[in-house]
Amino acid sequence: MTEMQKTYNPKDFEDRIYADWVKNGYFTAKADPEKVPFTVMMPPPNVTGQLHMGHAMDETMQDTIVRFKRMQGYSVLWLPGTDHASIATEVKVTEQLKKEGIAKEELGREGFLQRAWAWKEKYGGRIVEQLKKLGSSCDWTRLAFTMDERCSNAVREAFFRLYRKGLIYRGSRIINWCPGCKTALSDAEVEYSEDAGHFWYIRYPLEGEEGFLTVATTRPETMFGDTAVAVNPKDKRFASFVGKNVRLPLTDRVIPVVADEYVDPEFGTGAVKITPAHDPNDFEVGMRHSLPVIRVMNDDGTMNELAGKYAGLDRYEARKQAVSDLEAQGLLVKVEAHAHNVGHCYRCHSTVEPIVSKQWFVRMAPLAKPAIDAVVKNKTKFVPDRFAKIYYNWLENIRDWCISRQLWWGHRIPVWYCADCGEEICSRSTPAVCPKCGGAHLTQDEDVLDTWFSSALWPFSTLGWPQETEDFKYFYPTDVLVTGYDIIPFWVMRMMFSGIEYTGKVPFRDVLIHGLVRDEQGRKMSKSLGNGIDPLEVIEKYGADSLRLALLTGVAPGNDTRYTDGKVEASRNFINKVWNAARFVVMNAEGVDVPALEEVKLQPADRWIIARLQMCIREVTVALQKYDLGIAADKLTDFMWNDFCDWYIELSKPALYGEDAEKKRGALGVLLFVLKNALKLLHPFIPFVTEEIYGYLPGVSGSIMTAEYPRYNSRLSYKKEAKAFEGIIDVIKSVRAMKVAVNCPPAKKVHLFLVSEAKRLINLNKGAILRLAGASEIDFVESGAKAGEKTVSQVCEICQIFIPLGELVDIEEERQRLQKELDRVMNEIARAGGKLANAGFVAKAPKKLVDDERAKLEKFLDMKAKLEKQLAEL
RNA sequence: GGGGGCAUAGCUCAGUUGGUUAGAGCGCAUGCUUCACAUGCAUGAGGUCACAGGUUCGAGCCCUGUUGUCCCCACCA
Repeated sequence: MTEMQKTYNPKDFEDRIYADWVKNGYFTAKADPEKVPFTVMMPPPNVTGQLHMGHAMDETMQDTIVRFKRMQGYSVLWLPGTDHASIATEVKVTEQLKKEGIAKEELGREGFLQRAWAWKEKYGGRIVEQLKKLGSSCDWTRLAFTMDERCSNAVREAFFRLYRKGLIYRGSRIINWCPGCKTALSDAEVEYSEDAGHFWYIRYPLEGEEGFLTVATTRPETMFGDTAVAVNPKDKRFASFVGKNVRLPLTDRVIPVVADEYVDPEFGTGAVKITPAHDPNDFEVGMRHSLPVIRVMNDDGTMNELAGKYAGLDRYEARKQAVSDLEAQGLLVKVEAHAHNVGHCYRCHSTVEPIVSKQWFVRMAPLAKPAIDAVVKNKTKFVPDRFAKIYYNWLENIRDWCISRQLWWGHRIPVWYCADCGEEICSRSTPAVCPKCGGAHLTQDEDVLDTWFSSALWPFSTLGWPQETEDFKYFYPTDVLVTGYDIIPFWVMRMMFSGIEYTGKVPFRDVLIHGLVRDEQGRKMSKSLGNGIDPLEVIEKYGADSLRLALLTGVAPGNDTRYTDGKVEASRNFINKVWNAARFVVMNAEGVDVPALEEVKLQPADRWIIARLQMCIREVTVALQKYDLGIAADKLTDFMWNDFCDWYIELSKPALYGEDAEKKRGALGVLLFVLKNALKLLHPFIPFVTEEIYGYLPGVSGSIMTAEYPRYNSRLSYKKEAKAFEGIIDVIKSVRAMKVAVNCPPAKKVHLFLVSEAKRLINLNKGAILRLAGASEIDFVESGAKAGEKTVSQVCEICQIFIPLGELVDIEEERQRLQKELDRVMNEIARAGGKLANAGFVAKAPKKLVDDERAKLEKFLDMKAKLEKQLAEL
């Protein structure tokens, strides 16, 4: 065994340790009937994506939970995978082709798919490798991909079932159309942002008589699709127009004036052009009034032949020309600047056009209801639960889900059309002939499915559903889903209704929601801002453990967090502390036969640290069970740094450096026991360094990953003794503070005179007090007067301390110091006294609280008396 | 228009079902090259818990309102 380096250096071991874990199969899940399963499905990153801070936090949270559960003895499956990300990947591949001067249409579907698969092969491994750098303990033998055979089967099965139930239908409806990607988008895939636009006021002349109606529009180019002008039925200004016709400018068409509640008389001119093919509201109005639907735009955003002479022009060019023509004809009344929200494609950011189009839809109402109920009935719990509200809000207002995409990369819709009889055939496998007419001329629907259709099946498609595989039976439903709140409407919700619909069970018991990782200034990390920080660079510089811990400390579930280098540095410093504490133990244990804890004759300080450890075990376990990772990390660092390093290691030194071999062995026994347990508690958070240190510990074999998680042991909680020892700590701290107060050099050993009822306790811990407080000797006296004239004094819980410090002591300053302390005590007496004087408190508060308050009051009264005496003696 | 978050120390944030003297990290001040660690040790300063009411024996926490701020959804053509 090599010696531990003076400084923690993660590069020496992180990669090596990860390789060992994989080699030993520690991540591989087994359907072990002796154990309880614990399943987590990794939210699959885009196959061509790169690891960013959001992933890093998401993965760290999952890994921490999963390692905790594995050590607790669960049969853990953390299933990793990637998402084909239909539209995102297709956009990237198309861009790449463009750079090569190739249009995707030239390649054709098959050629394009070949390129896309090649792309996937090239970049699909990248994110997987990056996940490994973080220490993710997921089961790589079960690595899934949304377009692999398993998941694809599940997709066809799911589609088939919904189709047969009539929950999938094809129809012409207004959808969001991206002219850039030339595909339909779901509502969730459209991002709105406020754009500076204009309001054009256009005059529509009455047919066959004088007069006109002025309409206002932000998209004049859609006017070629107008099939009516609408006014509010209660609007007296326009009552006489209803039922008449107007002439549609720039065309030879005549359209009716209709009355509809939808129109807001206060807004614009109070008269609205109705374009059912290009506006969702207009579509509804059109339905109510049986208006024709005239689509005037092509898929690429150019105008079609129904736009007359504007045909072939891009939508914005057509707008420009139409406006100028209207102006020439004197029909343009005015133009106003108008800021309004415009939808953009979430992938290519083109302005989305609402367009009427024939698409496939999932009927949502029947699916949403059970998904809502499941959360209402607590079958699935959101953590924190406020996110349930967001979930409800979405599902209660949901519209049918447009699932067809005019793309090539994705799951092709399993529907065929018979050229002979026109039959529409939905099938799990490619049909050879038409089941209706027997014709062999079948063509498959050209469209692919929304990428979220397959991710919605992730919790069970990855386990082999619809087959009743061993994995599916054992590991489904999953236990917890860990994901960001931004993905609830896209994914969480869809997994919920899908799981319930297809498997009859909720896909996960808990949904742990986390926030976004923001930059130092609180801005969202984004590509366009260029403020993203690459986790891999951070790992390169500080190690994965430091990054992991930094991402979890001070984070509350559901809240956004900021990434700062400072946090990572703080984590690195802590880990270095752990490293050195271990190094201290290991070095001192060299050549020593370290006893097991049971064989050690425990000293008070030993009992104290063991008790603290028990407390820590309990708190950390409880916090982790509630997914309070930030609290757990906080409790742990506090225990490790303050209790173990700053106090116990120092307390152990007299024994370690003393002559008594038995005492030395005993101290080492306790040091090793506590360290070992602390490392186990720390392991889920900082897996690499704890594994590395574990290997250095004497008498330890195997991986810490497979060690049993520490359990709270009430026999080792030593409540009374630990409490008593706190008194010793109080004495040490007081002496230190007293020395500082009079500028006594820390190295100067002082003579302590103590007035105390707890002589036995103090004598037992004399060595500790002398060393840690920097004292030369302790004398018990009846009163402070015995210590001499020039003394500093202090009242502690277990004693009064007097230190003769001669010339260092300024009597007046000392008086002020004691007076300040007395004031503080008086305040406490007033507070506690006031509480106890309150009849309501004494009558209604829990007895323990009242008793505690009485004890406190007594304590402070005692301190008061002592302080007053000391002041008088000065 | 609908929904939600946040407001606690100079900064970044924790604060469990309401119950010790409201905490941490960073920063700041002072002093320490003590043989695990200066990526460290010791000591300390720093808070009317946004504001106004209310419930309660008791409120940072629960309720109502106000202000400020951020986000999501819908969206007036």
